[in-house]
Amino acid sequence: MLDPKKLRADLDGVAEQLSKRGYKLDVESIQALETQRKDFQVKAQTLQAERNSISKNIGKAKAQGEDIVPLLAEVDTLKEQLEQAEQASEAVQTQLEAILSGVPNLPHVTTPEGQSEEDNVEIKRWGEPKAFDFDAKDHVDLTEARGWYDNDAAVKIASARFSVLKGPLAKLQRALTQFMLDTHAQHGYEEVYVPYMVNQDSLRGTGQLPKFEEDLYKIAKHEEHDTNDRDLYLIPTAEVPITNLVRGDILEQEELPLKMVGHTPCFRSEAGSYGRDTRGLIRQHQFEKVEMVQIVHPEKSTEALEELTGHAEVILQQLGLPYRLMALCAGDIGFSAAKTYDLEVWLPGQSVYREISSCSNFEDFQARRLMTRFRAGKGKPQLVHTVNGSGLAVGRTLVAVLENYQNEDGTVTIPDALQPYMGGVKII
RNA sequence: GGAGACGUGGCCGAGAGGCUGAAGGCGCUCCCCUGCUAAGGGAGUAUAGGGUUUGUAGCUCUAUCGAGAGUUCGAAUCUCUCCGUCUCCGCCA
Repeated sequence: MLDPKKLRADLDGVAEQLSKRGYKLDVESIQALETQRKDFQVKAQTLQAERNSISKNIGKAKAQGEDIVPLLAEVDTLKEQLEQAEQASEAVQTQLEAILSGVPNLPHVTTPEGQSEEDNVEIKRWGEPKAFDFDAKDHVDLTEARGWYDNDAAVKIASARFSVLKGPLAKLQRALTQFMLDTHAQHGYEEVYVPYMVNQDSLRGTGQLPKFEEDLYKIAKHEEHDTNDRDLYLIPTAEVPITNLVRGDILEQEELPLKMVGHTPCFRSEAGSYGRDTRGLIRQHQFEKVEMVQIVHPEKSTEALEELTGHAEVILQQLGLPYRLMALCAGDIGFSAAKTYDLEVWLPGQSVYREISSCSNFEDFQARRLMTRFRAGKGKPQLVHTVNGSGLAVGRTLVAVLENYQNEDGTVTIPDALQPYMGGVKII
């Protein structure tokens, strides 16, 4: 959520910045509602103050055995006005809230201009795509032939866009996860284990709700005996539970930065991507991901994003996977992000760079929704900044390892860094 | 799943319709005192939002005692729903 004060103070400036990401702010509606908000809120609060003061007098008069009937009459005339004013004020604030919660973050000054994916800027490349002296297969051909990947089984037990992995392939995915977690721990991230289902407050905190409900899986409730009025959703990323660990907290400045890493499955409905990436492990309803989250001082978030992105790069480098670093343009960054870097890994099976990590600085956008603040000395609490990124998307890393390390005979060499996690096995 | 107890500020803990944003204690901050240390004395110590304002200063108003709704002129206190914690029994990885 944007700062409502900033919005009031410089509505046109905010609209201007939002237009860079292709978002048209409804300036007229906001202005009109804001005027009403002020009127109604002031009126309601004034009436409340009057009511409170008369009520206090009733108390006093009663204690002294005086006649309270005139006071009761007085407050009675107030009552209706007050109720009306309160309702009006609440209604306007609800409307404003609804608009504001749907407004995306402002792009950071260093976020490149542009409208779509086409305008993203390549920052650097690492590693040379290997030249194969045979026809490189994609990960599906590579693993199906060995009986390690079974799409039909996944469809049978669940549906399309799920997968069943077996044997060395299943183990390789686990090895990748362990390797990533251990590596991030060395960089000072505390490993956390978190729920895979979260409530609406958590999803609002990180910005998935109210706008992107259709991307999420909602848990159906048992009509008969579920009196619980909380709706739970499967997490689309560990960002949600991990970042929400600090929701509502006031941290001490000395505690910052808070660095956490967690591994979870992620669940996405992939609504609106029906025809896309239907083959293999690239786009699944359920996939594994290791996520890094940093809660930082507002002056440190820019460098924290660089650092965290670097931590994601380390994984790719240690695995020897060629990749490129992209700065997403204003039109392509996510709703809550001010700046985003994507890491794209080279996939020989398709001869393309594919997104394998997305690292973003949300500045105070999530913090404001989360009410996560810190206190410097005796000062007032101020909002933290949040930064997070995948380190990495495990399923896609699995694809990348398979395709980049394949041999002509259909075997796959295990990268050196992973061998300890594979029990010393060098080739599968 | 059954039975019972409970949820108050950073923490402990009073309060059981009005004078309570909330006693008291602990902790913390500042000051005084005391060769050092320990002890003692004094003051302060929630958050959010609004109005005013160049201002995140000051002043002022509103809201908040697990959450939400209700009763009432007035709710931490009464009612309802939900969430959570603890104890006992049952079940269970």
